[in-house]
Amino acid sequence: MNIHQPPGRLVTLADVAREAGVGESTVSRVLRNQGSYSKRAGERVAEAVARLGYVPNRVAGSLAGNAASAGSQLVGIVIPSLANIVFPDLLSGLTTALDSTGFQSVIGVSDYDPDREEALVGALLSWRPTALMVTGLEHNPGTVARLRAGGIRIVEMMDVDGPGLDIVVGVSHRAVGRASAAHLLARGYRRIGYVGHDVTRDLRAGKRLAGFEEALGEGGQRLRDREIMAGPSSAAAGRAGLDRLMARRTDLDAVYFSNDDMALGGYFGCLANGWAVPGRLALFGFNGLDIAAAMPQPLSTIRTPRLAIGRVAAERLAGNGPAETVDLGFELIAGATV
Amino acid sequence: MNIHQPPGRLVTLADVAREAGVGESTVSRVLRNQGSYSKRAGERVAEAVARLGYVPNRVAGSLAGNAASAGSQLVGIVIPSLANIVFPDLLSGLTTALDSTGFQSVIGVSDYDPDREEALVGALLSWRPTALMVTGLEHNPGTVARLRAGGIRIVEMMDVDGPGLDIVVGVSHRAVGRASAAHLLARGYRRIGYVGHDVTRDLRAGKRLAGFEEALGEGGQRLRDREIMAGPSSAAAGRAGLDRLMARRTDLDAVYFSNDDMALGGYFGCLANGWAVPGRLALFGFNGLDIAAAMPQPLSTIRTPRLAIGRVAAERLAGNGPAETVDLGFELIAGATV
DNA sequence: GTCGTTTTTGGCAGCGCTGCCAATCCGGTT
DNA sequence: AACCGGATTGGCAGCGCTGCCAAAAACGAC
Repeated sequence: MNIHQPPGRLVTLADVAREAGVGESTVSRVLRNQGSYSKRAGERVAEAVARLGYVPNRVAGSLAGNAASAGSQLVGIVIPSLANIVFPDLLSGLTTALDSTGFQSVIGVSDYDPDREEALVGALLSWRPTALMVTGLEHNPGTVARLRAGGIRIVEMMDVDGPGLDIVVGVSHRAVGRASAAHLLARGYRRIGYVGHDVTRDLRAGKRLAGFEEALGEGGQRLRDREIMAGPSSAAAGRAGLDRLMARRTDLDAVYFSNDDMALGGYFGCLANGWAVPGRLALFGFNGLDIAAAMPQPLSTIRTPRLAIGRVAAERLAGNGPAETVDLGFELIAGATV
Repeated sequence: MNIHQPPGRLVTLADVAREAGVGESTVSRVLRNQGSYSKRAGERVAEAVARLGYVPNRVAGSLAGNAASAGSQLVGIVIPSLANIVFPDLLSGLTTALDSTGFQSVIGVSDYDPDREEALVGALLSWRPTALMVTGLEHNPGTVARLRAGGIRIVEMMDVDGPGLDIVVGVSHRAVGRASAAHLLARGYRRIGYVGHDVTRDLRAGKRLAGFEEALGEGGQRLRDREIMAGPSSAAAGRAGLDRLMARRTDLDAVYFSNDDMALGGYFGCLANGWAVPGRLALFGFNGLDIAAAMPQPLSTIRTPRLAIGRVAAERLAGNGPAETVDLGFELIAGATV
């Protein structure tokens, strides 16, 4: 059953006007509930719309509407990945807030590739969105140029460690790293290792590690060893990474992971190897995933306000305020693995 | 540093034509690499574009382009949630495949609410997308009416258990449920319980359960007890649900979970309670999440081809083929929890 | 150099809608 | 009955681009 009817011409606003016996402008006013029109006109238009099954064409609408005033009611969003749950969470916060303002999201996934990000920014810009939201503060020169040339609101999300282009909403990953180290040191751990994923792609993980080492240093300690896994973060990578690290250094008493996925894998590894947590080895993650809280021993980690970042970002782009950086902070979850 | 320059008029194709000293049509042909133009014209246009930083306006483009032929190069996607990793996975497959064909995705999240789905379909339709992709086969009458009236390709994803509107790509959840039950029965489990989440919203989970009970019945068995948790699936809900179930029925030897998230929570519960898996209790899930494979004992579950569903769906909508239902099948992962 | 092709090119009419403006209508006044 | 101010209305010019078409240029064979 192919529903492909000869596409024919879809119902247009002019059809509605004819059917309702009013002018096009009146239909337009009624539909957007803007300007003044009589009750009678409103009813006739409503009937005609229902009878004809009219669906407004927003493409035409946003082309006609004063580009400066109305905008296209589209918001472009570029995120690096969908595999890491933090980005769907972020998207969730964004779309929820955006929906209520009548915006639609056009989404691109850059796969952590700056060149793809640049291409996506270009593609999204061609839809003349009201605003463009990107992840992180580090971009290709070309990306920055395009972003600036677009003449629209720009929101950089997730990270506040550095200068932004317009609006920045996120948390300080450096501070996260520092807090993580401080927590481990305070609990008496001294022989600390790190298991992470590809830091050249996930720059924020790199910033956390930098902050972590910085705070270790200030505490008179240093990272004893590190294992960096190629590819994106995953429980499997975390488990494998911990295995490798422990094979080299049996004396570690705590391991900092690049995020909760990795840490979860590490925890599984400990279970499999019979290493008591945190007796033999303490584990610390990042993100505050729901699943990490359901573990027999809740994971010690840092929770980031991902939904809030999305919400705040969505609020800001509607407004007309000045450029601004919003640090939404984070929460250390003591958990039971440290 | 507010980058809001007086929006001014953005560079248009006419500006490029003037700058390059050629006609608008020529610029259009060069940019779309369509029709014939001289090498010289191509170069001059390219230079002008670079000099002016021109970004094509796709809104105007898709309004002008013969609606029937070109379409808007937008694809509307409605998914029920972003919290369950299967949908980001699906989106991943979709956007990857879509990107390579030059389509952009406009995404709406229905939150498992049929009325919201209907509203989103309307909103997305107003962008005159080339195709609309929705989740599942059950929709409001209004949603179906709008979908049909759109005169575009429709893809219903994830589920093939029932009649579709146009193109259907997914797996049979009934068959998944049956296979799960068959597996448990074959391994000798007889006292089987179920822990699930809200089935009135997640209809596919309901279909799996129906198939599961059906196959149990055919095997001369029946579900001994079930615990349905309100709200969406999560590890926490799975753990809590298992606790409640086991408090009522201490004699169960296996539990079927509505999905891997729930099962993972159940596994954590078993660890916490010291119940040997699968000695004391066997666990079976659904989805085949990566994380479930990294557990000390890999979870016994059924892996669905989520990326492939996205890919195949994206391929189909480009084509002009007849209505079609594609069952992508699934893979039973024996794992170590059964 | 001429003529028939083929390639390349520019002009211009829309696509469906909104913003602007002038025309019309309405109710109450004088 | 003529008049007035505000509410309501319709016409129409674009928004930036593409499709169509006819004109111009380039090419090739004679």
